[in-house]
Amino acid sequence: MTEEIKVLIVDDHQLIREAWTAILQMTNRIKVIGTAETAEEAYEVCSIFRPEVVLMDINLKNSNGFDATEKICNSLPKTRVIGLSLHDDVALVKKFLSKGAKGYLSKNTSREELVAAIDAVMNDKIYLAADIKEKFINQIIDTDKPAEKELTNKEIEIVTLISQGFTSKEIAEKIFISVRTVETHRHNILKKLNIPNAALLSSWAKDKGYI
Amino acid sequence: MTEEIKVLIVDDHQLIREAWTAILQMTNRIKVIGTAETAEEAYEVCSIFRPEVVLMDINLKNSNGFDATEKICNSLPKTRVIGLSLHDDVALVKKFLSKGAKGYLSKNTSREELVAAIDAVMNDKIYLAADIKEKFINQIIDTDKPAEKELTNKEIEIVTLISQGFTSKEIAEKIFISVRTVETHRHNILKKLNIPNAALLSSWAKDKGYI
DNA sequence: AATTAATTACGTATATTTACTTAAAATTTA
DNA sequence: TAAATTTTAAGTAAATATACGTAATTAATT
Repeated sequence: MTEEIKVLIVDDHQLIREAWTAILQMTNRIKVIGTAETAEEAYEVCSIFRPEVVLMDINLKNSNGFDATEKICNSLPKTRVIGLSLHDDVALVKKFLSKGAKGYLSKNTSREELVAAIDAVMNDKIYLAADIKEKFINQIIDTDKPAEKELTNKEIEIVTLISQGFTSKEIAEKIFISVRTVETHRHNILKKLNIPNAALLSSWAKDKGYI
Repeated sequence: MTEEIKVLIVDDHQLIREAWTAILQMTNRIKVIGTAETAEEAYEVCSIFRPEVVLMDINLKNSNGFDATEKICNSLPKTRVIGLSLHDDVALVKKFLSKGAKGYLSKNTSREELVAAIDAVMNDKIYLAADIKEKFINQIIDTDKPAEKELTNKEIEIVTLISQGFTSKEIAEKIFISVRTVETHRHNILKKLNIPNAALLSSWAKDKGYI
């Protein structure tokens, strides 16, 4: 007889946590051992209860799913983390996987697929949602549009600040670099992302979970 | 014996629809008669199946929960619409209620509260989530910060375009008004919302469901 | 040790945004 | 119809952002 699969749910909205729990409990062999709101809480619950699978949302209070995923995967390599987000974006998925996640689902996936994903990672496979897989393939085929370049850490830091409404001058003062450096980053960011101005940048950052 | 309360769930994410359905079905006297992805679909299902309560998310594909709510409430006044969003924002709630909604819940609410809200609107009461109520009260008490002014329709139109990365010049050409007029609107918008620049504006617009 | 990538920074130029005022025309509301 | 609000638009200035090019310093990787 197979044992129950122990699952932890990480999301900062109570209703979402309860809802995920409800649909997972419909499958008998899956047992939701707990839920967590924050990255720290997620890590603590993991180290105590050792779930086999963690369902991790990208947007968390005071933190994000990336850092939480990294910490859990590094410290507890037996734990399989599955990313779960509203944003079905290739770059986002890559980042999640690079942090050690074993799967990624968009919120367009069905309950069946959620269970299938858990089963897959339990068998040490990587699971990507069907629509995500398709996007991956499209990006490879689509040689006209080059793959969206990854931002560096500094660039992400600056994107976050721009998106919060700070000017280059304010950012320069805040992180102790020259205004000209901030402007250079600004320019490189827009170029990399192929975005015309900071207005679009901010909603981009929101989509990616940076703010 | 009381009859089952017929509920329709409107959200553009399959997993969310299934999850809401799962937690509502846990209460026997509630019956989820269907789900809808878009505003049009929501209206159609309503006119055919006449649910007593509609749970309406704010972000819908190609549309938004406001328009759907307005249409349903005007055509089918017996239907009670409850708004449900990630964004627990006073202005947002007011707008929802002004469209005819009978309740509003943030995704921080619990399953119990969701059921309580449905019961309340069935008894022709207005139901607001506890945290939303508190924010309403705080806004009344807080005389230092004046209530966030409502944007006019034209202003919202322009906010949407700015947030999509269009410059004032491009917007002017697009909607056939002078660049100076766009600039005036731009200035008035930032002033009304007390926001320093367009970068922050765009994430504001995203929060409010305008883009 | 050598190469590559990231971070830093400046020059020059143009375009756009932001700030604030004033005000006429159009529309809505009382 | 009168009053209030919204939409329209211009003047004047200062501040910021965008577009490219160049390049030194530091950090990471092979």
